[in-house]
Amino acid sequence: MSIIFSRQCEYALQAVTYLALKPVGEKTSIKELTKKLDIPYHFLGKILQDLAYKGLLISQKGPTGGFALGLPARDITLFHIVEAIDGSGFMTNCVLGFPECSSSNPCAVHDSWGRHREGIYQMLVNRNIAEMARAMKKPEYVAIRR
Amino acid sequence: MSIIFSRQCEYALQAVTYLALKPVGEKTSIKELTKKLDIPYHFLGKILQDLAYKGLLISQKGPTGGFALGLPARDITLFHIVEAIDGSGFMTNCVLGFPECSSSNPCAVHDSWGRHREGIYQMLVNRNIAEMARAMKKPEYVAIRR
DNA sequence: TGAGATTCAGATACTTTTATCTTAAATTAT
DNA sequence: ATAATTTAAGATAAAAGTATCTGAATCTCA
Repeated sequence: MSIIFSRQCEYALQAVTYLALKPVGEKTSIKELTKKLDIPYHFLGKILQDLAYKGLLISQKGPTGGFALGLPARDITLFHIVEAIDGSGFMTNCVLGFPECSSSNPCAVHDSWGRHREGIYQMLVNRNIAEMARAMKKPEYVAIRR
Repeated sequence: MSIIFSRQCEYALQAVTYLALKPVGEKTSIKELTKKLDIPYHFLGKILQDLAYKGLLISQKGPTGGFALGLPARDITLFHIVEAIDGSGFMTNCVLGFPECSSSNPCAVHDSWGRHREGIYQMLVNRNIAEMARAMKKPEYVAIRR
């Protein structure tokens, strides 16, 4: 199975986007997130914990506690999330896994992939969570989950 | 960790490229491949078996046996290998994993990713194993392994 | 025909990722 | 204070991916 980002990373992106739909500063519990987004409770807990540790979210315990964005939604890019969870290894390794592939000894798709990779990088850097949330703020978004 | 293709797929691409460096029809044993490419013996065996079953390679048992390309090198594209091992799910799923993302209800990077994905697809379809082999046929290629 | 070399196939083990369980710590409200 | 609710943290389990082991089947060549 080809994938780009880990499942953890996908969950993180979904959760952070959901938080961006909420009024600024409002806390959202794991329970609500896990229910609306259909993500395993404790697994999501660990992911959010991680993002909170890295400053992308803030957390609070107790009743009325939960998670909220640690920065304005428009200051959190997709790349921030991806880098926090998956790292940025996809920016450096040969996409086909050839160990000897490098700019001085390139495989046949080295340059081509370099351009695509850069484009994907720009896509991640130039899109923020506010935009993600806006795109998702549709009837279908809420309707699909239950 | 972000990845594009599975390790199996990377091994497959490397092995098939190596076979393309050989004279047409010459069989190469797993032993040689595993030694030159530093890929686990039995793991590679299963992968090649799989590719042979799917017609991309031919195999022969016994002394002087081994594996060879099942088609002319220039008729085997990267996509043939990727599709055989990893499938083509990356062509259809939302790159960020949003379950409700579709062309009628796109996430904020849906169209952007669509263009990148198409570019990557073209890269895989337009490059064949002969080209891969040519790019790798350099002193460094042999020197790095042992 | 028999020995050796090789792929084939199934079982097993290891590793990483994903998911769950349990208890502790913190916070809120009664 | 106490109870209830929530995150924090560590241990454990399940699943998927990667790797190894063993024996069978097949082929070549002496």
